[in-house]
Amino acid sequence: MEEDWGLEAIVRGCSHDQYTAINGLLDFNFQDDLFYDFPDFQGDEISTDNSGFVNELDDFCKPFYDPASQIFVPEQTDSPVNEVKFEQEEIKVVDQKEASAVAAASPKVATHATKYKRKNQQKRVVVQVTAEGLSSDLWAWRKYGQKPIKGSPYPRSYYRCSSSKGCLARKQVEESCSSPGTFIMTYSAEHNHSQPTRRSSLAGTNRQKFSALKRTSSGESCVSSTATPKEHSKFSSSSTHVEVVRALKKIKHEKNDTIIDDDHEFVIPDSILTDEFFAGFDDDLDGLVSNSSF
DNA sequence: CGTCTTTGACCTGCGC
DNA sequence: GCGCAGGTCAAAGACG
Ligand SMILES: [Zn+2]
Repeated sequence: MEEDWGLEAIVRGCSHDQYTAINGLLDFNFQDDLFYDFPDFQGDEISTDNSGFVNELDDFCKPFYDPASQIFVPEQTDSPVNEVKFEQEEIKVVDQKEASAVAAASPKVATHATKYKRKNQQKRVVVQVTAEGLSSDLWAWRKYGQKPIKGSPYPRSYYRCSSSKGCLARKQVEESCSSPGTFIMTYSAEHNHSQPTRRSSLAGTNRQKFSALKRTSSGESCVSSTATPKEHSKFSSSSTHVEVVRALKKIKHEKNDTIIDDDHEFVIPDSILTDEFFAGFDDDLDGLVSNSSF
């Protein structure tokens, strides 16, 4: 079943890889499991109706949601990726615009403070975004780990919120193996503080370090053809979000010539690289980006 | 000097 | 009980 990699195949591929885990997460008992760690929500916010949370999330997203601009939302009816399930549970697959909304709203899911709690016990919001969706996440994240994932050529990066010490918000970023340039962001826990607290320091944000030096590493079996896992695209999950924005800006400058990445692994549609697009995060990131030396 | 990424080791849950 | 795989920690080094 490695043929016909159309849009459906993308979904199929994802379901084969990442989404198997996601589907596994759907097997829990919503009330028992979600609220087990989150007594705050046992009250009025969501009662026994587990659609409460999703509806709330939808409300958050609605103002930002623009169906016309969806880049990737699995719609296949006979696909193993059943978005009805996603609707029913706390896991949603959304486009990058929703992603920023989700990120801004911070998913109403939480994990326990206990050190190692995972698998079925973690409640997450899964967001599928493109590079700009990635960079539109204005929270300050600090990377604390990266692991190669079985079945995917791309590593998964683990971020936690660096704005507030006690903030439990975390996210995982993983490039979709079947559609390079698309990232799967998995949010868990919510921020316990208010928004974009501008990053206090940029120190240590723009680096490459070992990435090009060490390990040709874990080329795995993600059937697909693209991208050997070394430092795939400029927007690889091992880049900081600031770096992503920088790269986008740089490409914007160069787009008179070509916007094709050196590694020809990720191409930004010209329509995306508009001033309007960059204006979106100019407020918060321009200072970080343009004041930095390229 | 403070913050960040990188990276290997460690811990834990889960399936067999 | 064992081994695998995912998730986290913490030391080291880089950057502004
Ligand atoms: Zn936070």
